[in-house]
Amino acid sequence: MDTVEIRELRYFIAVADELHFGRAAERLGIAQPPLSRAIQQLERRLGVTLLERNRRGVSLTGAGEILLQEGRVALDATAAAVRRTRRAGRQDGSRDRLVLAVKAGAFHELLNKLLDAYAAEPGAAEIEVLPSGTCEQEDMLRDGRADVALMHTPYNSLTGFDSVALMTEAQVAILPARHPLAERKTLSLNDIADVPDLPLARWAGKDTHAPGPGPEIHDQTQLAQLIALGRTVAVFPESARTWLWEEHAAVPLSDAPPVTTHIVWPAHSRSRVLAELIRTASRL
Amino acid sequence: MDTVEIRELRYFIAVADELHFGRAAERLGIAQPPLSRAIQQLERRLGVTLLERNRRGVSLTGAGEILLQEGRVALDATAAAVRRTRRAGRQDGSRDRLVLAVKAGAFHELLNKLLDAYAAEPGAAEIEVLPSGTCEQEDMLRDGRADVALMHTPYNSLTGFDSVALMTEAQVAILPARHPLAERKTLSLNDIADVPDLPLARWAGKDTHAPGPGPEIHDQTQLAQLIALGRTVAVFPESARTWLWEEHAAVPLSDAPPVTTHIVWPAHSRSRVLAELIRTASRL
DNA sequence: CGCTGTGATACTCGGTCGGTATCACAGCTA
DNA sequence: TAGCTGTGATACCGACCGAGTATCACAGCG
Repeated sequence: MDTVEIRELRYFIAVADELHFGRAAERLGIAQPPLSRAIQQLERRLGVTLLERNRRGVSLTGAGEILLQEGRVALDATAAAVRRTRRAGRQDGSRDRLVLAVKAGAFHELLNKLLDAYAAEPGAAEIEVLPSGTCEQEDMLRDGRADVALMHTPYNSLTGFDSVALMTEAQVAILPARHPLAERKTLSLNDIADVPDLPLARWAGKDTHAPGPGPEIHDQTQLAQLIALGRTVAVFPESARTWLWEEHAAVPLSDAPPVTTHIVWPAHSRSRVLAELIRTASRL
Repeated sequence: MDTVEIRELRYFIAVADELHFGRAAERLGIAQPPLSRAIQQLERRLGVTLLERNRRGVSLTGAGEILLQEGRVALDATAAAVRRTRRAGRQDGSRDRLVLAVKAGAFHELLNKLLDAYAAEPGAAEIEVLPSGTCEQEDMLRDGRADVALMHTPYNSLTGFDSVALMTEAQVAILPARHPLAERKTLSLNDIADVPDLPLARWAGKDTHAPGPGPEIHDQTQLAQLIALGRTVAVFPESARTWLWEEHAAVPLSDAPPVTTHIVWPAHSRSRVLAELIRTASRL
């Protein structure tokens, strides 16, 4: 009577997302009436009205907002429990395995050093490197798809995780080698902000849906190509120089904030394997 | 098929705690057979063996250890979702309310300043101060009994939460005024560690079950009384001077680590009320 | 060799989940 | 204003699942 089942949270979150019972039911793969009843029962159980049913759609009450927020956390936590348990069970007996989430294409050098150094440790576990989309590492840690991640501040937020800073580097502008600005010794963010023929690329993703003029890109190779074609410019940490093409030029940015790379893990983790990886990383 | 219900996690955690189906069932208020079946079904669903049934009790497999750890997190998260939603629903319409967990008896001065300053803010919400046992604040934040807490490092661990440091202070030894050591201008931890007639008190709680010689205490008044009676000595932040009795003496400790007071909240919190309280606190 | 204590199994019953059909109601439109 | 449309709620039913009781299978022990 004083708890709630995951199924109910899943249902509520679907309705809260869609603000429409029919669509939510479809998304959940059930019919609409059972969904209506489940939400009613949830409200009865909590003793709280979660949704305002205005005869034209649905809206969240204050309590509903809270449950949406907190329920998401709970849902992620159970998904993580399931994933990590399955993973631990699969290779029971054999070596441990840790999933390391890394922004696809980034961290080349650091990652190589880290993996080499760790593999040299006695009793090292297997590290599975999982390339992730932009900013997706946070979700992956939260829902158990990954156990540990490499992240960049200030691009990623580290809230809710434990972390150790590994290195800090300045940022550079990466632009087409033939572009006039590529001749400059240094640039400022303003210099590259408003160049008409080089609109800043926008990462496709949930962060900013700001409809800027620049092309929408999904991964780094795509970006590299667009830069090489003289279509856009991008801001990256210095270590991005390792993957530059002939047609690229990197110019230091005088006023871009420095980027710090962190190794990040869920705060409640307690595994020996993870602890050793972190120790190795912080000694690099 | 790829998720798990809270009920199953509750059941598994009970068994993993007790390592005994009968006792676990009793604790859960159900009969033993349904519990056995529920665990079997959970194992089937996860495709993983969680428990090793040796005909004399039960032991956890590696995967079981993981599920115990991660499941606890998930359980806390759903309990928190339920508590916070109920709380938000109760006073719907009236003013918001925030529950602030505070170690019982501590933080007198700071707390007064904070509550006064916050109450003076326009549109201030109601702050319910919830006195908690030693080190219990962390659990309270995790399972939703509280929304925000005041904690002392290094006594409390801040892992998994966001926090802002508010003040740092040195520590003092609090001892009976009539005791010879009370005459000293300063003391070191060694000085008070092995005094035969003043065994260090041990806080009753989960942290250390180390069977020391000192009395086991549950709250601060109890401790104050024991010190006044000349039976024990304790180490406290300087601000503890506010509640000293006539019979107490406070002597600075030269080598005790300084204590920092933080305001701490769950990393995913996003409420306006909380943000304002934090802002007020960090400006004190 | 039986007793004790363990967890698993067999079987039954009741609640609940999910489905289909239908209702009640608001807003629109002809 | 009558009817259509789209919304969520209700009625009813079947199937499954969770919980209970009774019992089994087995190891350890006197």
